[in-house]
Amino acid sequence: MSSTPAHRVSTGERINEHEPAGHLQRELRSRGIRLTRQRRVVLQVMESAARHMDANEILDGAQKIDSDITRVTVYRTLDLLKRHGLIDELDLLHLRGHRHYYESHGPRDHIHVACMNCGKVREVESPLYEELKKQISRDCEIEISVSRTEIGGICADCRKAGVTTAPSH
Amino acid sequence: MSSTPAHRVSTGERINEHEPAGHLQRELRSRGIRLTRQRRVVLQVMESAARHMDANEILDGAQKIDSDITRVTVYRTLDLLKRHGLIDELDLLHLRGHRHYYESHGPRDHIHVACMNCGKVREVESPLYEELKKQISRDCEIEISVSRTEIGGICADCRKAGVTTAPSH
DNA sequence: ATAGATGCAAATATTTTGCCGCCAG
DNA sequence: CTGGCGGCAAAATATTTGCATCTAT
Repeated sequence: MSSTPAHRVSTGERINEHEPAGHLQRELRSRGIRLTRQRRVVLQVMESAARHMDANEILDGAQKIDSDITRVTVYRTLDLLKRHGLIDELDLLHLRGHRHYYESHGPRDHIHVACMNCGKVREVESPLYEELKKQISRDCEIEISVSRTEIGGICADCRKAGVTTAPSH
Repeated sequence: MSSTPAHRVSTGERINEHEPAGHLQRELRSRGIRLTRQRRVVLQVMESAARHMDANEILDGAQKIDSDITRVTVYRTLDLLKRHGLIDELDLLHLRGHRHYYESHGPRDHIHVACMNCGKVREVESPLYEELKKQISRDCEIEISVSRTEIGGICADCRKAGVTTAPSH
């Protein structure tokens, strides 16, 4: 119908364009939280990530920079960031098993739109989404602090290639 | 502002009012899938659930009916239902750890609104949500087959009781 | 009859914890 | 200096798989 999308779309393999580098580190410092060598590395890995990473991928990335870093530290750092509300934990519709994916969340909330065939994930902002949350907040009398929307389907490219949405038996 | 909510709200401890009993069983039969004694029990447990259950709770419920049923069968049945798109796998914002919750999904899509303090989960339908999905489908050129929205916050009751949304250090 | 299910046991995967020595502030 | 942090090993949880046997159709 209309030719201009009513919302902004940020596409591709998840470039973290929203936040200035070092955002997480600055946040932690401002809260008086100790910045260890290991934490700095983990934060750096997450901030420079080209796509959503799970704990294992974050560990790999961190060890490439500093091979001493252990899995436990990664989990503890993720937990710290979660407790401070600096990152979100996604499961991206369990497209690739049951791991969790992490992303440092910027000021603006976005929807994750994933192709269930090729795995591409787009991040989408929409005024409609903001309106929806307002409506829910009003009608349910809830003070919203987290929201997560994940949408899955088959993207145009995969449809062209003949992929259907039928269940895999 | 307005006094009448623009959407329907189903409240409480998740009574599965949407679907006729035996819905899952009928679906499987219509697809020519073998209905074993164990599967029937698992389906029954899920359909009569008063709230979202994780795999372990489903197992417990099933074993109360037929003590032979094993955990493996539960997982395999859940997997079967997932592959056929008959149930959704939720994590409810990881409010209670990392387990997954399952619900047989009816014809209508709904949003899960959870209080992060008392754990109550409401299921909400909204035309606005349907519109949002249409818009995304259009703008991202994606054929949507799954969608999941989970919203967390503090409900009116808990706010009255003085609960805030501050991070737990 | 037979493709497909289940049970059992064991393998994987993921996340958490206790304890102690170490380092950022 | 010192309380929080990281490393190690092990525990706790959660989910999946190989294989022999059984059963719904």
